[in-house]
Amino acid sequence: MARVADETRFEAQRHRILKAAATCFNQKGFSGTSLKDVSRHLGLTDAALYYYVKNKEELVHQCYLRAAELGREAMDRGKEEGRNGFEKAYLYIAYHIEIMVGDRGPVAIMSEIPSLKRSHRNEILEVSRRHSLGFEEILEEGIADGSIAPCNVRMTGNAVMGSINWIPKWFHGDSKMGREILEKFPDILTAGLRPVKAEK
Amino acid sequence: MARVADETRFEAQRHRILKAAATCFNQKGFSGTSLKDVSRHLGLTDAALYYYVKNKEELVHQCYLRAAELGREAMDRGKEEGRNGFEKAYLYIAYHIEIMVGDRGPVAIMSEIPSLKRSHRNEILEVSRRHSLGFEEILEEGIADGSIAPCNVRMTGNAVMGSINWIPKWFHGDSKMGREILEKFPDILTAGLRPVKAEK
DNA sequence: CAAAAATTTTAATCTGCATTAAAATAATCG
DNA sequence: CGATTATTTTAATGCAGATTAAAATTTTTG
Repeated sequence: MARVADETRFEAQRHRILKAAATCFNQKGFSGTSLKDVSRHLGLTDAALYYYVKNKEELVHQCYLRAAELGREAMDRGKEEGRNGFEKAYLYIAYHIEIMVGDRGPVAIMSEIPSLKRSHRNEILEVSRRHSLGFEEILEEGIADGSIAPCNVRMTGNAVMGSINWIPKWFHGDSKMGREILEKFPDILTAGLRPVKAEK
Repeated sequence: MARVADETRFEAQRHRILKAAATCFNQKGFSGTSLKDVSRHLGLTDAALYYYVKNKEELVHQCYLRAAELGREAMDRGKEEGRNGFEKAYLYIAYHIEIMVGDRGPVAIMSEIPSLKRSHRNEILEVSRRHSLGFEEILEEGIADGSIAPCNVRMTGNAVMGSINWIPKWFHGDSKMGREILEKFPDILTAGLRPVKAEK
């Protein structure tokens, strides 16, 4: 019968599948990716995937859930470790990007949420919204504590998130480039947040 | 036979089709959108679209070409009117966003380039690359003339472009929101470019 | 090693959707 | 108005890809 060891094996394979799917989805889109595309990445047959997920829709749903989870993890760490709003924003961004360009990636871009069935769609929209609000809270905290210049937190959040979300569109696993992104992006994305120094 | 008036009518309808297609593609992706989805937006039948484009692939190709053209137009205007690197960057961003959220939108997100046939794909990749390079040139000019703080232009360009490219993912035509984006984004995206004022 | 469980494949089925040709309708022109 | 041209629809056709069931293979276990 299924033992812990087997569970691990099953879960490990399932995990590999999700990452392969994320790779394909990020490149050709959910609908543009066939299950054959995904399975080929793993040396499997398309039908084999059905041993791990109920159907293709569940595959995206799982990818999106994982993306949301990793984003939340990064934000939680940023909020814990940062000592003011600016630091929290900076650390969240750094952690999120570290995850995306590192061994835990690729992370799926949530670009086809409308293709999800209603219940899954609502779930993803909800976590997505929460994530955005979480970042806006960080910005507000920073504005309150003076570490961030007053700004429209909704729009600023959208701008920063857009940059981050778009990364998988042009980053395809080159580890050297990954290091460069991780090194530059946190500074670039937060440079505009700093309070303006006294004139002159 | 076809007269100027007819040409105009044909072109106008073709234009409407491209915009409807961009709307659908931005929402559900190229592959996730059926020609029925597009035609329904116009009160037409799917088959009618074939009077205007050869096939579905050409439809995306045209959408992407139009997106590239509008981006280039914005950049040209920014380069012409700006009096230094910073101003050129600012104006390009403002013009591009004005186009995207205004009456000339929606502009297609180029998120499924791999789905294009080889020749079209190469063409789009080429104009895309040129656009990125164009923005990097602006940044370099700004660094040289002192209006922009020294930075990694490649990464900074990717960051700014990502924000812009992502807009159609969350902006769906609400004109009030459109005005807000246009009002805030140029400042947000360029705030980090300004040279650091002298300390203290 | 043999049996049982887990994993993958083979081989069908089914469906949505792109595409096309021919027919129908609408617009324009003399 | 009648004829010509432009536009759209109706009605197939064909295929790619999702899904499934049964068979084959691999792995685990006692």
